[in-house]
Amino acid sequence: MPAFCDVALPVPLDQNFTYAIDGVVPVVGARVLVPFSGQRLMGVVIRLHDDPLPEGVQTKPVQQVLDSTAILTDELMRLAAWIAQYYVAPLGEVLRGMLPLAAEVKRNFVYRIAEPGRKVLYQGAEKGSSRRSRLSPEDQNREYAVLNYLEDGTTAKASALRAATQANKALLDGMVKKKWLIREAVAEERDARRLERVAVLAPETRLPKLNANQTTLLAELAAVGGRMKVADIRSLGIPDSTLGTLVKRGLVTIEEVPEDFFRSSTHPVGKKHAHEHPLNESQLEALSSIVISINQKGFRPHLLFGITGSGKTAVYFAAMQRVLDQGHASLLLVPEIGLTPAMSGQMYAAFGDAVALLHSQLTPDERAEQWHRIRRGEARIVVGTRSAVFAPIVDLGLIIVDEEHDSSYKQEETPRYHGRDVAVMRAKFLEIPVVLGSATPSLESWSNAEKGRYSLIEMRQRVANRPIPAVELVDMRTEFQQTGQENLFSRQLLLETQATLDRGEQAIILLNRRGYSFVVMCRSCGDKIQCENCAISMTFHKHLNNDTSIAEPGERLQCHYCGFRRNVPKTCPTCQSEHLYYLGAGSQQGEERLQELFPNARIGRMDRDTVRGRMDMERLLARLHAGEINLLVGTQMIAKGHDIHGVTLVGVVGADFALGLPDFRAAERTFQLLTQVSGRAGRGDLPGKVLVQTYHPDHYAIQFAANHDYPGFVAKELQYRRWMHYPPFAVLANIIIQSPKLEEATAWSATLGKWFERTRLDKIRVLGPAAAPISRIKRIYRFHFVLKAEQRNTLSRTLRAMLAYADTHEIPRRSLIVDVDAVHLM
DNA sequence: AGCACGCCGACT
DNA sequence: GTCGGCGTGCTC
Repeated sequence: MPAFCDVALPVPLDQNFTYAIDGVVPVVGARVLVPFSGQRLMGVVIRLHDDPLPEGVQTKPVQQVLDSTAILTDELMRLAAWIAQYYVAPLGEVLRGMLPLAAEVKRNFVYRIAEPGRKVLYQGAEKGSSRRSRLSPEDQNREYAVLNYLEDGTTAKASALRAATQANKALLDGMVKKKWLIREAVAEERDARRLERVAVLAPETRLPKLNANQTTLLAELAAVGGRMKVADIRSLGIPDSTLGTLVKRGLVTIEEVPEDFFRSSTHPVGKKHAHEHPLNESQLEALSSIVISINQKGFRPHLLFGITGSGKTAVYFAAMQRVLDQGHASLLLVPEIGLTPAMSGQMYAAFGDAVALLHSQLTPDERAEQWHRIRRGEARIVVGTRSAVFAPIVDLGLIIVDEEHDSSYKQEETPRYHGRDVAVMRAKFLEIPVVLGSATPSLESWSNAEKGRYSLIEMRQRVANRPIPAVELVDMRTEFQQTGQENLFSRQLLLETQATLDRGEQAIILLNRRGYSFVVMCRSCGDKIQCENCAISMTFHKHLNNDTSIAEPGERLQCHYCGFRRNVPKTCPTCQSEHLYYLGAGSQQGEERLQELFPNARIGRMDRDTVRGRMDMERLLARLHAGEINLLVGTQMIAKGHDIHGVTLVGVVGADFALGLPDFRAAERTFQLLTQVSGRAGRGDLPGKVLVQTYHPDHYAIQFAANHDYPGFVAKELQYRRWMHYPPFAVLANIIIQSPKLEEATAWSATLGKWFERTRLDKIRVLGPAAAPISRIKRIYRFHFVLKAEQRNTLSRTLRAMLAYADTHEIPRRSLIVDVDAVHLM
């Protein structure tokens, strides 16, 4: 029996902790509860050993072993180790992100009466009233009620106490302060309740002499196939001791298995076919390339480059069906917004109960239920967003990443992994094929395909031979010259919208900013109204009676970073001038303008203010499908994968403003957005048209997007990236130094800056220190470095060395954010 | 990240 | 004199 186990804990420390084992020996990959700095934490066992302890280390014992088997398989443990290494993240934090069961361990506090409390209780009111209390008589009575309740020395949860005594949290805390009560943290293990004990009949045993109860029990067990829940045995009226005796004699063993979860309503299987059309030639070709890989086994990454409307989803379904037929499971990753009801509907229609959906809006219980279903091997088709890449799928045979370029695959908190890249790694470890699909592949993936690391599959044909929508550019500079005014919508867009509506067709207009106006500026001093907490202009949200937005009444200026809201001031906060004016139209203003221009149109708006949950999205899409809406305005949300057949016109307003941002991916993002939104047009029987209003009609991102020329765009963009040593020609990390104190943030940045200079890193380019593009968020000042390296391992080594240096120079680890392969450099 | 410990101002 | 603010340091 090993004496120690190393445990990875969810703390931002780059180390594991050794605990003594007294009692149950956990297995590697099991969760344990351990004492840690006055807390109880859940961690994952990563090693069992008898190594001598390093000097000065005193172990504490493991408090509870939560799993009898590894909750994380070797495969997932290996993946975790890779993520920790690659993204320079503590293993414990990686593991926490992989387990949905964090929610099952509820941190709870229990209260127990302490000696001073007992005194107060027994010596009556004198002592209580002699200490002049600020408490009301009611509260004092409640305090006594609490003491009474706990008098017998038991512990009680806050919820129980509150229910029994009407004491509130503050009152209880006050009592703890007075030392009347002791508050103890317990990691209450909900999963423990979920593990149920099952009695299993030992095979082939010669039956010794048995008493009546024992005989009955064994007969009952045999009758139900040799397995029965211990709880059920009790209900047979057989005493517990009988079971105990049989276990002692080796006739029965006890297993702990997860309790059966409540199963979600079942879904009809195969009622309707998943795809409406038989696969066309290019779909069949794509499918056959994937199927060849499936049959050959082994790690085979594919980049499926299929134009919008080419029917990639149908190919995914067919490939997953093939894998399922061979008895293996599939994983389909989709972007955050991609898991639409339509998509889930198709999934259930095609695969019925074999499907498990994992997305961010599941409740913890639902998530745990799905997770256990998957782990038991019941779910063979797993569909989910980013973190679903960690689903404990049994016998996984294929991974597909839909819209692989989508930035929602990047986690923007520790561990800052990229779901697509983890997916590729997982496929590599499992030696199975992986398919990355997109109409606008990321430059990283494209370049991997060019280098031959990924095999490229192309689909250049739309389903049902629908034409690619024609894209027309509207030069807003000449529009201004001709009309003499700055209009949100060009004359042409208005004309064509009218014509589209007149024909009874639908139009959508992309206006990629939320709110009404995104800048409120003072004419006198030129200042823009900024958030108090962030270095960001506040967005004006108009409050209308019939508005569907969630803006609070009266508080019309919003910060989109921290959520801070305030009223619109009458005068400029800086110079008191009354000449405030509103710049830059967002989707809310777009909606209002369109309503004025097209009073008869049935207008809908889709943005974060009108779509908060999946249900909102579902409702909006349903109205669109039903034709209740014939003109939809919205942010980039409208560009993502929706398949609305009546849309024949797509207008793009101000999508090119991103080109002016200091972001090396600006062109790529703009190209992707234009291409994706253009793809919404002409998905039905009628051809579509796209009108792009732009101030940069000659920009290559706009030009190539208008010509549907992805290869042309990448060629040009790759050239620029190569020149500038940006990904995919360099590996990149963004390092953010943050502190609520400006002096600290600057001092630490300078310290690190000097270190970078002094160490004269070979083959690493260091940009910075510089104020981060958003120099303050939620009152925290931010500076950053951008590191560019040719080699991955040079970069990791440097990052680790930097963290070690920061550690010895009193820069707290939490003040440093290391973002490997950063997607946003904000 | 939490949490305990410890050292200084406000209120009884 | 106590309470309670949060700076500091540590966690097997």
